[in-house]
Amino acid sequence: MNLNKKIELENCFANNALFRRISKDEIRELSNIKQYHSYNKGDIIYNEGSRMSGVYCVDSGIIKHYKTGNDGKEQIVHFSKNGNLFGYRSVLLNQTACTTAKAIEKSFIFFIPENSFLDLIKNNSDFALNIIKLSCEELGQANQNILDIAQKNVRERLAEILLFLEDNFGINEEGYLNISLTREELAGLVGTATESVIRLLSDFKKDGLIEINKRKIKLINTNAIKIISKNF
Amino acid sequence: MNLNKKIELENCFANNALFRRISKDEIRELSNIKQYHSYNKGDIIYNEGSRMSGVYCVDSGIIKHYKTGNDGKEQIVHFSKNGNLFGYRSVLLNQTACTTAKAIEKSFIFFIPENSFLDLIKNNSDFALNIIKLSCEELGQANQNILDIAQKNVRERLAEILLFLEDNFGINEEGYLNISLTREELAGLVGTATESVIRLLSDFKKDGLIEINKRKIKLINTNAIKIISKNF
DNA sequence: CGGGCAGTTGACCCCGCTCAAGCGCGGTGG
DNA sequence: CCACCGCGCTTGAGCGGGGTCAACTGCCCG
Repeated sequence: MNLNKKIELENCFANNALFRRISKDEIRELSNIKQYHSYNKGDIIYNEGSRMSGVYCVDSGIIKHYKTGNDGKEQIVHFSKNGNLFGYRSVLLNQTACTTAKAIEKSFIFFIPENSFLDLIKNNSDFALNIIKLSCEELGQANQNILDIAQKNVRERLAEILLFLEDNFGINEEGYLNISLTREELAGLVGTATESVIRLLSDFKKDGLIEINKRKIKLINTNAIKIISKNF
Repeated sequence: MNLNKKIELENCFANNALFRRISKDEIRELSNIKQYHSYNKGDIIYNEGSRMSGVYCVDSGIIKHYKTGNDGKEQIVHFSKNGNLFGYRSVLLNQTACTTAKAIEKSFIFFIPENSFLDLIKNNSDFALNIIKLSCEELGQANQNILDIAQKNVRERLAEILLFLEDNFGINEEGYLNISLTREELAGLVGTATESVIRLLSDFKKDGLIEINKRKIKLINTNAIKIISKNF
């Protein structure tokens, strides 16, 4: 734990809406006890069902949160990127993790021990309110997700997911999505079979809606995709 | 607003885990400003997309929370029963309601204005923590729901829903579920077509798993239903 | 008695899942 | 350096779960 890392944490927190109202003292307190870890692509931060001893805050990278069905198929329910907090649900409810968290690219993550996190919530009502808002936002997204999976067909859902990915992770200078998922992961996000994702992506490409370069996807005709997604 | 109602509110709060740690003063404050409303079966408390001016706490009755798909089909994402708080998501995020709330039976509900609710959160860290836990619980359920709808077939999901209803609402002296849903509502909960629910209920009945009397359902062979639901 | 709504049943058929085979490519070891 | 292996990706064929449509019944209520 060197000074450099401590500064990074303070930066992360200072730039993070979640931590905006916490005092310098509180940040210093957090800085003294937090840990900084790096994870490689594919590394698991924690498994569904494991007991948690603290919460995590992403400094850089992308984390996928998924549940595993009875047949072993992954259902991705959420992503975390820089500035995002995760793992708080299990800590607050004192339950085991209800999802597995896995890095889908090289990621750097802060770990905040349970007690420090809970103290911060108890002593700082602004922070508590931010955590409430955070979980409420995730709840709203989850409810929307339920509606989509229950009522939209796979084509519509895939279109929606592509728009979501562009919205949430942005595009690089060449126009490609700033997130790289395997076809299987896309399927696990859409809630369908890998082959269906492949066929539909191929359709979208044929219709000039997207460009595909290996795992990199570029949205060409966003309007048409929006219409397909049926989100108004 | 008579004294009777005030006492009811205090009882409701006193018996409610959510409000357990709030002081007598705070309860009195709430009692002075709260409103008490009754809703008949089918009455809408608020519509998806409407702006909220406070939160609701169920005294008695059952509220269904659903989103409406593009084709008008309802997807039920949650129920509220006595002691449950709802509407807090929109108030906290200052967003319009993301679901419609409708009474499925005669219900009595307290209304707590936005400001009182927010003040309580800011001034009482125990209450804030309870709200956090509440939304975290709903989030966990929503994630499980996503997995189920994405990966289980209709038969498995219907079995799971029946068990959930028994668990959550209990049974009356005759063994029937303490919640009465139309086939269409059941379909909107399972995420399928009404006809599919009807056929599967009929199958379950034929196999001696359940008894049906109009809208009343009795679970006979809970173990077999649990096996069908594939929840271990 | 008639209208309307919830429930039921049958017929049809299509979306999308599954299985199988083949391809491309990067890594590894001989 | 090449051969091989394995994994991710792709494509085709087949079929079955379940959605849709239509018709009918029963029941409530005006």
